[in-house]
Amino acid sequence: MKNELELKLKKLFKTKERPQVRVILNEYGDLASNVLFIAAKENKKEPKKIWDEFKDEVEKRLAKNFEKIEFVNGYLNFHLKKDLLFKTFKIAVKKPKQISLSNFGHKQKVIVEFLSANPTGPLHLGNGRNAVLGEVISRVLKKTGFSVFKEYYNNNRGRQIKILGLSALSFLKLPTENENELYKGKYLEELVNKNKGLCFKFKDQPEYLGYLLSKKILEFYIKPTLKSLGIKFDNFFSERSLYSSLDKEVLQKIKRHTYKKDGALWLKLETKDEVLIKSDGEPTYFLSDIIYHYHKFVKRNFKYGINILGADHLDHGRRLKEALKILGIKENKLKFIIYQLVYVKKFEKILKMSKRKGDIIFLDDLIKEVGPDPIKFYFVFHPPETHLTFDLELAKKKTEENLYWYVVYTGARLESILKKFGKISKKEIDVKKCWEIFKDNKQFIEILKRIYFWKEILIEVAKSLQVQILPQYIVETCKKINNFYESEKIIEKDRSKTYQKLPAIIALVNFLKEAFDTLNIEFKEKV
RNA sequence: GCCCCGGUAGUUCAAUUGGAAGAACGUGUGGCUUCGGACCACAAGGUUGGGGGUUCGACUCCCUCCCGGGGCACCA
Repeated sequence: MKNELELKLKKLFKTKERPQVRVILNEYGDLASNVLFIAAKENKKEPKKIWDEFKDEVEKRLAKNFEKIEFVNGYLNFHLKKDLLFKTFKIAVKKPKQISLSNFGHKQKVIVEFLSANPTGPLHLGNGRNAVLGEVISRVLKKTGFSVFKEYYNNNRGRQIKILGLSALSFLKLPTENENELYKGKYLEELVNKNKGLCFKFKDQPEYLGYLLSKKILEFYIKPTLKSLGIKFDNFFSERSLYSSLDKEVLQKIKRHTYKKDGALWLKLETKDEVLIKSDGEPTYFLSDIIYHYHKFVKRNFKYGINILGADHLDHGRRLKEALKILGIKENKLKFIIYQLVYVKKFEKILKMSKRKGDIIFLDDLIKEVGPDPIKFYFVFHPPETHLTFDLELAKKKTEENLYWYVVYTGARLESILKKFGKISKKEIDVKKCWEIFKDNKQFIEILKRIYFWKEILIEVAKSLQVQILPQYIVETCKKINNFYESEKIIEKDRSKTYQKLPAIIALVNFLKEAFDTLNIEFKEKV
């Protein structure tokens, strides 16, 4: 709707610049456009004059979808026709999945790479933000018509992996190196005790031992946590697998941009040169990442890639793009969502995650304490680029203050009406009758508009990758739903009258289920 | 020192990327013989960190300064 309207307005007003249409849903109207400002500028005329000239033509052309088009303060405000909302209502009752679906993505292949945590220990809080963002963005892209592939890049080689091996050996009191960099912690003790044989067998190959142990960590620590978050990857991509032949192919292609210095192979870049192969002959992570992305875009033909990265990887990401340019991979193929650090607030104390100090908060512990859903909700609620403070006590509260709870409660109380009524046979639902009852109910219409525009909101998120728009929109809609709930009594003494009103409740419940599904949180029938 | 992110109502944050400053919580007032009151309605609350610039229009872009956080490895 938005897209089409923008194009129609551009054509009607003959503007060079593409006008903008925004969903506003406020006292001004449902949609608003700046087309008159643009036309005014391009033709050096007052917006009002232009509107007077074009008014009749525009109204005629757009009469199908809008009952009113208004000129206010230079803006053009559009009011949706009610017929459209009746259609939305029917869909919400009968085919709720369609509330979200659109073909914005044209089935283009997108790879969303996220989490990609080093398999050297359990997931911590920061990883959680990454995982949640990646999952939600994937769901949005799927619903807006992209063909989405979710991938975890498994860094199963290199220095960290060697240190993992060495750390294991040190637990067994075997001679090691790099003493002060070794991993510690209960999980490691557990891991070593369970795999003693393995450790002794490969005590002379710490890197390989680390690799074997990293497999166990992925299997027995990381994957279970992902399962409890309801996140499933399509693939775990092994960094090791890049080094069979692809590495030579890529190195050959970028050869002209490399040079040798101090025994290492460097890649020349605009901002800062990077080492590809260390003087000890080992490839760096940077080289791996170049090969990996070459594989994504050239070998596997993904049209777009989205990577969810912690803020500390920002520079790395930028240089990766530079390197990919050398390989002929266009910059706009790869997008990053960069997120900032996560803090935890417990009562008045703010705990800062710091690996060095050892106050790591494991994701599992947090899930155990507050449950997976509040975490998922709050991690998408805040824009990625802000420092997020997760309020532990708030997430557990059962009051309005806790927006997660408020939203879930809204669904539960609607559901309770359906429960109270008992069995509902789908065939007998009369949407039309219900529409007649509520079509002049202001609150109900407002909610339907929000359901109508849900699709557009998803497209907006797919375009901008600003996931926080979703929970905000859901909270606002829940507010309206509760308002409606309070003002309309659904269950009446006369059962047949109640029956006529039920489709309205079914539509709202279905919408919430669809919205929650997008955020990967559960619709609860009881709180 | 260089680079990145943030600074908006008492608080936590939005503002669909240059378009009408908005939510939620908290506060104040009003509403319960309750389809779940664990709720709802209304109201007050703003010089968008400071200053300058570009623009019909700036929280948004440019310059500069201040405050908070993060990053600057032959680590990943």
